[in-house]
Amino acid sequence: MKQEVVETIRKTLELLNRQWGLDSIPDIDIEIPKNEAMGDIATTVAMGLTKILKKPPRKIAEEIVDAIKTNIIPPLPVAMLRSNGSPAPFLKGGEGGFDIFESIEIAGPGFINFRFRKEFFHQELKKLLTKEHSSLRTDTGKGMKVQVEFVSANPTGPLHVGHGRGAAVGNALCNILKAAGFEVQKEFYINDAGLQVKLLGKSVWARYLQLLGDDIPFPEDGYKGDYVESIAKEIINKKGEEYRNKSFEECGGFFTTYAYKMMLANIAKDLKDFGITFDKWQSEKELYEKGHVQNALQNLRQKELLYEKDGAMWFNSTGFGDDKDRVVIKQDGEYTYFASDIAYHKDKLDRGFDTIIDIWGADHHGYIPRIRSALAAFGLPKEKFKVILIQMVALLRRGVPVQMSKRSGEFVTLREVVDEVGADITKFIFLTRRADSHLEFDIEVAKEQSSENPVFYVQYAFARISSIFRQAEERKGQGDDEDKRQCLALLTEDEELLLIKKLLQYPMVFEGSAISCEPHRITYYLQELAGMFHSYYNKHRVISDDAGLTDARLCLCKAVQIVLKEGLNMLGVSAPERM
RNA sequence: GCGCCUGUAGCUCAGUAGGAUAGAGCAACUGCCUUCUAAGCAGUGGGUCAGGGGUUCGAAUCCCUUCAGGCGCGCCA
Repeated sequence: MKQEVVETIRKTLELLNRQWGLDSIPDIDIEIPKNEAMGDIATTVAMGLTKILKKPPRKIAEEIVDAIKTNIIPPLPVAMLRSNGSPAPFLKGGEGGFDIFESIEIAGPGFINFRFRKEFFHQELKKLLTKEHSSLRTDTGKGMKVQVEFVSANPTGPLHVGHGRGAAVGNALCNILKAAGFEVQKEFYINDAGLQVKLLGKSVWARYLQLLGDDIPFPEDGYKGDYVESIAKEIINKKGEEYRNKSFEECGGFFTTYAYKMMLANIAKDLKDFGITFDKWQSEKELYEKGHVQNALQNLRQKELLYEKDGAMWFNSTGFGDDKDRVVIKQDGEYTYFASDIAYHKDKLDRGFDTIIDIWGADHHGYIPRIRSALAAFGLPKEKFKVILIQMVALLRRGVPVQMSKRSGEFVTLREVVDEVGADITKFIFLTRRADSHLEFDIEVAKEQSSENPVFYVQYAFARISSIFRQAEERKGQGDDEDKRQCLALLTEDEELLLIKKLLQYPMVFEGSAISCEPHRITYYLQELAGMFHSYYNKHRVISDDAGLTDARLCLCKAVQIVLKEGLNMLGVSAPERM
């Protein structure tokens, strides 16, 4: 739908440019008019040209529309036109050679509004039914390699709902990018080298001794969650009192490794049960072991971007837009967290990704400039690194905030929410907002199978259609799909054309969602589409005595189902046949 | 103090790379189930897009500023 208009405009502009003499033709912006009365699709290209051409926008729009119209008719044979030096007729987009536009009008300050003929909608609907998802996806990525790193929670405790939101967004984004022709790698970065995992190990060690009856103090700022005790108990079961009379220096390695691996396995399971898997789990520790951290710093040193000051090693990040330089090796000789992050992001580049997307909690936003400067130092253009910030989730229960405090160990885990509410609902709700927008998540409301719950609204539309098909089959054996599609011309009700139009808008929504890395656009679209279907369903009967019309309407239902399922798949949410 | 994000209907939020008369859901009110799933539909009301300047054919959107809220500003991770 978009393509036809863009092509028409582009060719027309090329033609007109013989008079205008511009160096290049501007980008052609296409939009769906807010108001149905304004047409099916519109372009603002005339307004955009006012500055360049120094003419009023409506005047330019007139020139464009005149040029389009004079080139529609007469439909001379292509060869004749070409020998004439004129462009081939470009509005015969219909497969039978019909004009695809019903009308082309100028409106407002200089919009050009296009209205398609019914035949065009029927033809496009048929394509959708035949090609299914290949007609819904755009090749935006063209095989570009993109890496998306998300969740990357410290393996020092269970995932909380905030991680869940990041997981849902990251997962959906990856689905979308893959469908949009990107080669995507989903990655989880494991902070298994720092002080935090060591502190976890120490916490488990202390609980272990306490459980065995030793009166030893719990580490300051240690992890106090119940899971720490569970791990300690498990160690007692497996190893008994083997480590009872040893200092943490002696057996800390065991406790630390055991504990974080345990937590990591938990995290992986939580994510799996949430319906999310990763292509790669990258260990920070491994970066050290393979010498990547040392190498990355060496690389910076060769570029003369490191310097020594106050007994520490600094990276000249201000040279790349950071507001202060950052320490990479501390006075005590230890690497900073930033050092391994530099190595990690360099490693991503070395692995050949064209674009790197990091999904972080919004509280890490201050970290962006330094990572950006590190990547810039290694030669990655600014626009190839993108950070998506995930805002906090405010968890509520019947409107009352549920407090989350990792310190006390009394925080609500992703698992608790998923177990109580369900994975589909949780994911969908996480995807109903822009990532960087605050999100209220009311557990009780989410659990209610009510109209307050948008996920049911969308799934219900899908299930309803499935039900219609079950009914249709019971009534009588229908012809095959190809036969039914012959009847599409019978779809002439306003609601039917609106629905088809909405279906044909999906690729634009999808493309926008991929380019902007905003999965929620699909969520909104699905709610709108489901709404239009419910409305149609209530006004018109699909199955009737009119066999042809029934077939046509079944086709329309099928198409709605295809798009609903495609969209839900992108979000990682299931499309149930029954509800 | 500096930086980033946010401020849109009573509530929760969209607003598609500056576009037309700013939208949806919820809440409130009124109707619709002996026919394909009422987890649904139809209808009604609801706005100083936080305030003020500016940029231009045109601003919720871009710039400046004020106010309010959130989050960052370690040789922590």
